[in-house]
Amino acid sequence: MTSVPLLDRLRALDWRLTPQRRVIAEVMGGDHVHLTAEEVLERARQRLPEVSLATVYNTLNELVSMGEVQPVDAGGGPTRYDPNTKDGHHHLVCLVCGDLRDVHPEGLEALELPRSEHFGFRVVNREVLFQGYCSNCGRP
Amino acid sequence: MTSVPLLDRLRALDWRLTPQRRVIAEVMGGDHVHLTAEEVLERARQRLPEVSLATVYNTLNELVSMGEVQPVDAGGGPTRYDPNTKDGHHHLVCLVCGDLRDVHPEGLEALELPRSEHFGFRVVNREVLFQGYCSNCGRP
DNA sequence: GTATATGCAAAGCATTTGCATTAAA
DNA sequence: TTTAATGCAAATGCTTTGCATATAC
Repeated sequence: MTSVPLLDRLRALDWRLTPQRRVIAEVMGGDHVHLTAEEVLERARQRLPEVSLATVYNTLNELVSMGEVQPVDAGGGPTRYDPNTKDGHHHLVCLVCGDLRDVHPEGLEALELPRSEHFGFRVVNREVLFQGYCSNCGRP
Repeated sequence: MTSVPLLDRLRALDWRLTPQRRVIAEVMGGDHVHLTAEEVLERARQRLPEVSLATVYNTLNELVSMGEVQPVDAGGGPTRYDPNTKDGHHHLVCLVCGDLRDVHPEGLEALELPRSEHFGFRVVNREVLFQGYCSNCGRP
């Protein structure tokens, strides 16, 4: 899926590559990653202790602007950041603990917004959010 | 769609009916309402000046717990509250100004999560979010 | 050398909470 | 009379910002 690694794509965008940015990008590499800013900080600091939360937010926001990372707000908690922007990726979230998974629902092609409901919008994206209870959080 | 008005349903739930709660419920009545807590406060105060923001939040949270109102977090801004929980209602949001519309997409029946992607979750809901640019916000 | 990223600490919002007061039932 | 809702103000959690310093290019 991810043909060119994130770091290589960033290098190609003549993006000033600092140690902090490198470790943040490394942490954000890979699939099925849905970290919060705090979690990114924690993991980045394991590799490079001198990283600040402000830099994590700055960097994540830039990656979002570049289209390399997608922010996912699913019910209340802090924003999670998803580096998997290439495939049509949707999400399954636990209503209790916020656990988040990438899913690839079937039948998306058939999902259309009737023209009468465009309200003059230019529609550019569809996101499907499945909600439920994960195996830890049981069945309230 | 809304066969029994919100206020009548609340009365039936032996919910202590204060003037504040009444005006908040009145403000939340009707379709295609997607107000933020601040907007609810503003409108409620037009009818009853002695309403506080804390009470608006308390009351909205209760309405959410009762299943009478649904919170909608669509990209960044403050939570919007949608009293239209009965029909399968989905949303179209403007990526720039946050303008939010109720929509009723076609082909939802065909939208399924493959069993291999349930991850042990009990899936209870699907929400579809269409994103785009409204006629005011043009085409960046 | 110059432009830009960093870290810190402070500020900004949205939301929740503790607690004394008030009011619904 | 009892139990619960209100309002205020302070606290919280997440995120952004201003500014002096450090550093990639």
